[in-house]
Amino acid sequence: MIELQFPDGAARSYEDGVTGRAVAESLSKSLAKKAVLIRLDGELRDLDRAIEAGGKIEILTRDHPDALETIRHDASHVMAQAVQELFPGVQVTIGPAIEDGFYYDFARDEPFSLDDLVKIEARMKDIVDRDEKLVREVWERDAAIAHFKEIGEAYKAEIISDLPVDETITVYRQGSWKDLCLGPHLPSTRHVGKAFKLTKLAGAYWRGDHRNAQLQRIYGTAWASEDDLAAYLTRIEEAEKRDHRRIGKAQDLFHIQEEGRGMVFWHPRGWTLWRTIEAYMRRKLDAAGYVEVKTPQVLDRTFWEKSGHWEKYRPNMFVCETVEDEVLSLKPMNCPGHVQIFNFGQRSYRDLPLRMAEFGACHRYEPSGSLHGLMRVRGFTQDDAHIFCREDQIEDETERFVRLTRTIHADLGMTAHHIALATRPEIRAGSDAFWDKAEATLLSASRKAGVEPVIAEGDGAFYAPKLDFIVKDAIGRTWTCGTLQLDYVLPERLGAEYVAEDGSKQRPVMLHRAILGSFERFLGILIENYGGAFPIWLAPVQVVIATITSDASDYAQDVARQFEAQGLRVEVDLRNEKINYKVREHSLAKIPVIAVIGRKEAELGQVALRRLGSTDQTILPTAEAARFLCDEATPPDLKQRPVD
RNA sequence: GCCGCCUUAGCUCAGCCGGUAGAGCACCGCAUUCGUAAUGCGGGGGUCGCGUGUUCGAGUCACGCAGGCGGCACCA
Repeated sequence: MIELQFPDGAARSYEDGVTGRAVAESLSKSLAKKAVLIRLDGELRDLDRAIEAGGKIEILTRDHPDALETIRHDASHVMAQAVQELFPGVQVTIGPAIEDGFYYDFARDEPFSLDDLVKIEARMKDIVDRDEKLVREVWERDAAIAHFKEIGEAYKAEIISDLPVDETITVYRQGSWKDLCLGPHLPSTRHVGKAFKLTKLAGAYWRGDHRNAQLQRIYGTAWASEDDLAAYLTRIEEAEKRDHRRIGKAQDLFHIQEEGRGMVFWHPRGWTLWRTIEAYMRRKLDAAGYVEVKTPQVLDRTFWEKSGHWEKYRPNMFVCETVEDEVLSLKPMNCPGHVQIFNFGQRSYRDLPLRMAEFGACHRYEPSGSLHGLMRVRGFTQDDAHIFCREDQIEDETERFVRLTRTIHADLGMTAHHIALATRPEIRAGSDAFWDKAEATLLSASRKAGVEPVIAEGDGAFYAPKLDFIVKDAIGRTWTCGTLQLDYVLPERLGAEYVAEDGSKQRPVMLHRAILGSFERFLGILIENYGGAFPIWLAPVQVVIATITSDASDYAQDVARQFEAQGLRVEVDLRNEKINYKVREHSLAKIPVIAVIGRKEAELGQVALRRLGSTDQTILPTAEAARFLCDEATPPDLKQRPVD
C-alpha cells in the first residue's frame, strides 16, 4: 500500500501501482472525468501511469494553467502525426511546447507550403476527433534504436543513441503512430481540443547548429479554449500595431533604404526624440560624475591589431582602404579609443575612478539575416562609458551604476524586470579564485543597491562576469537594456597604467557599461513601449495648435510664439479644414495636446486644450496654458521635487 | 549567412484561366469659414523591385538577382 497526500492536507491509502485516474475516481466521478494529468511530488505525470510510491498528489484538470503546456506539447505530436499521414517519408525530429504554442522540426526534401499548413491543420482536427489514446511504453534502448532506424527515423535514432545509458526510453503511442518522448501527455488526442492554429513556417538547423542539416519547422499556437486562442490572436495584432517600423513610417521618424542596410536615416521628428533622450542622458551622466569624450570613427589597422579586434572581430568590421594603400577600420567599439585617452600623459591614483563616457557611433557588419528595423542595425550609437578604477573600487562603482541605471529606466517609462548576474562560462580565462571574487563583488554591489540579481549560470563573457539589466515594456515583453562588464584584459593589452600612492605603476580595471545599449535599439523599444503615444516630454511634437476658422490664424501664430518661448515643440495647423478633421488627424498622429482656437478664444486670449485619449477640453488663458504645458513637458530629471 | 514567403501610385491594398493598370487615403486646384475623431467637387500621379526567357502579346508564366518580412544561426 502507498499513501498519497492531497493538496487540502488529507491523506489516503491506495494499492501499489494505482493510476492517477483511479485516484481521481476514488474522490469524485466528475473530477475523474475532467482529470488529464497528475502532479506527484512536483512532477507532472500521465493520468494512467502507475504510481509506484506514495507522495504529494494533485489532480489536474484541462483548464489548470500547468496543463496548458501539455496541451501544446500534445498539439505538436498531433501535428507530427498529421504531417506523416499526409506526407509519407517525412522524418520527425523534435517538437516541444514553447511560449504561447509549439513547433515541430521535420526533415523533408520538398519545402512545405502555406497551403500544406491548411491541410495539416485539417488533418490535426481529424486526429483530435479520432480520440486516439496516448499510451506510454518503456522500451529497451537497443530495440528502440533499431526500431527507429528501421522505420527510417534517423534523427530519432540519433537522439536515443546520445541519451545517457541509464536513461529510461519512453515511447508514446497514439493510434498506430509512435514517437520517442519523455512525456507526460494527456490521456487522449480529444483533450488537445481544437483551439490551435498553425502560424508559420521556418527553417531551423538540426540541434541548433548551422553546420548541421536545415530542417523545416512548423510553428503553431494552442490554447485551452477558443476564447483564449482569440485573445491571443488579438494580442498579436495589437503587438503588430506597435511595431516600431510601422510607427516609424506613420509618424515620419526614420527610414532605412536598400543602399544602407542596417543604417538609419533619422527624420526631423525621430531626431528630436533622439536629441531629447541624448540631452537627458548627458545631464544624468554629468550629474553622476562622468566626463564626456569623442573618439575617432576610423583608425588604422595597426591600432585594431594592438587592441586584439583585428584577430578576433575582423569579420564584423567595416574595413576600408585608401589610395595610399592604408588599411583602416570603422570602429566597432569605443573601448580601445577610450584607453588611448586614459593613456595620454600620466594617470595618478587620484584620477580614479575615471568615468569616461561617449555617445559613440560604431559600425559592425552584422549578418544580413539578423537585421531588424532599429533593433539590430549595422551603424549605431552606444551610450557607452568605461570606468577606469582600482580593484577595490569596483564594488562601489557597480553599486552606483545599478542605482543610476534603475532611475534612468524608470524615467524613460520602462519597468525594471530583473538584473541577471552572468557567471563564469565553461570556456574562460582566469583562475577560479579570480571568478569567485569577481562574481562575489558584482553580487554584493547589486545587493547594496537593493537588488537581488538572478544568476545566469555560465552566461558571462570569456574574461569576466557581467550584469545585464532586463526591463519590461507596456505589453509585458522583456528586453535587455543596460549591461556592466568587468575587464582586466584590455588595460593589460593596451598598457593602461596609473601611479599608485606608493609611486608604483599599477594596472587599472575597466568597467564597460551602457544603460540604453544603443540609441537605435532603445528608441525602437521606446516606440513599441508607448505604441507611438509618447509622454509629452519625449513627444517630437508636443502641441498642435489647430484653428477652427481662418479668422483665428493670426492669434494662433501668436499662441505658437508664446508656447515656443516656453520651450515647447509646437506645430500650427491653419489649414482650411473642419475642426473634426484636424482633431482626428492629430489624435491619430498621437500628438499629446491639441490646442483648439476659434473665434471665441481669439477674442478672449484663451486656448482650449484637448489631451490625447480624452474628449474633455480645458479652457485657459494663453499665458497660463503655456506655463502649465511647459511644466508638464519638463523632463523628469529637471522637475522640481516637492519638498516633504 | 541558411530556409520559406513577399515586392503593383507617397501610404494601405485590389488586379480571375496571360489581352499593355485600379480603389481608398495622401498630394494639387476650386468652393466652403463650418466649435472637438474624415465637407463637397475636380485634377495630377505607376519602366507593376531589377534582369533574362517563354509567347503574337507578360503585372500575371519560368529562371536568376536584389531588397523586405518570418524563423534559424549570429549577437564583446
